[in-house]
Amino acid sequence: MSTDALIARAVDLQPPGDLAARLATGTPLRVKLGVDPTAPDIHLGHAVVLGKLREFQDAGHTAVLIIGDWTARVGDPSGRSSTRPMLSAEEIEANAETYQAQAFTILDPERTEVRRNGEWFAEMGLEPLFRLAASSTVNQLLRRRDFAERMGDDRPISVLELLYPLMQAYDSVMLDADVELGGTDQLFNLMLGREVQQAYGRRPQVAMTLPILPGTDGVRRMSKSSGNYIGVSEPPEEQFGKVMSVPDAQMAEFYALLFPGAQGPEGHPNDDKRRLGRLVADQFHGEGAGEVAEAHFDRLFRDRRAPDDVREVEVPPGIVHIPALLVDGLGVASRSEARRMLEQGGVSVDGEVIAGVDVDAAALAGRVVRAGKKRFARIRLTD
RNA sequence: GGCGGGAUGCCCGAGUGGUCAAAGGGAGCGGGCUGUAAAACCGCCGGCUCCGCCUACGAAGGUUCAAAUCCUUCUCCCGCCA
Repeated sequence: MSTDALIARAVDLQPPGDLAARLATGTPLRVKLGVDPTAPDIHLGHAVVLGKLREFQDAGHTAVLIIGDWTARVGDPSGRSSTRPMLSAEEIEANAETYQAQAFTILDPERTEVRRNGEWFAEMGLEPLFRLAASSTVNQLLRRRDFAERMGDDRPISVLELLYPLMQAYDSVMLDADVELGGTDQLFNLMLGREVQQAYGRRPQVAMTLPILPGTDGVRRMSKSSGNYIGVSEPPEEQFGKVMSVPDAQMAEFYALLFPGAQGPEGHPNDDKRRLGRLVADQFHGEGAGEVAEAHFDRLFRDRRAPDDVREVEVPPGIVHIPALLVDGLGVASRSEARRMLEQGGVSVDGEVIAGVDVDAAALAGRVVRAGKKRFARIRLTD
């Protein structure tokens, strides 16, 4: 793969030209990407940078995926306006397991070096910590925008948070990274890695940042906590549906960041979106998953019909209390919520809106009850 | 250690004795529209055996016919100073 291709989409590349020089030597580079297992899923936002790592991998370089099990305990303050809570070791461990598995939907497991920074942080004593702490200054750390803003507003910055960028930088020392990838919000951390590497007598890494993918709302960055993400391990139907809900204006961006090799938006936004939805489903669930997901989508939302794999709910003969049925059988949050749906015409039986609270079970037998847009259940009478 | 500020529904945030299940905004949900895009629209938005009842405004207790609002104690958070 050419140098040009490898630096495609990069927003920052520091120092300029350094990567090309290293590539020219023909020696495989150690390319580092760190992910903190702070949330239980990897989503398309991660996929952008994982995809870049895959490119390096395919070009014969060593992909080093570092699971930040210890940095996750601190919590990256990048872009944060307030201190985030520390996660427990158990939560982190559980997340780390799934992260690795999900990362391999993009990376080639055979050629990936997976490391955890607990390898060196778990046993780290004060002396090495002193050395690390001595490699930078508070003044420098506070120059970072989110810290600077908080200083200005008298909002708290914990000492622990201050430690985070240093820990990430130390990872680069331990891994002897030639290149570190990250989102544009990581520039400071990546650059600090260079300084710290230098303090340890290592050759400073190249810092490469990639654009941040917006979420399904098209506004905020994609993240689990914003609830605007598309997870790589979500069912294909879910992925397709979520892609369809992304604002038109973001299509070009999604194509460019997620499928740089594919044809970009070219026609009606609806068609472009469908194609993107298929690409996503195919990528994570195998060829053909996209078409199935699209058919499912059309059936449900375009044709407003029940999916063919509706689950069954058993109901004894007699009077059926609909709110109870919706809660127990269709997953509606509460009976009050169910009553509201009923009052507002959100409940139907075989497509016919019903409003009654109590209904004879015989009238429901074998039919499909629908609550809202996406909750269905076929009713079966028990004897 | 001293001084001060604050804890309200999923989130932000009004509310200083009754008309408060608690303004407003956001999120969310239902409907309509549609290309489940966006925007605008109508309705809902604590729970329940739902024209009524129950539980709620950090916790516990108290005053009162009546408290998110007053008093007491407690817990937690935050800022400034040391």
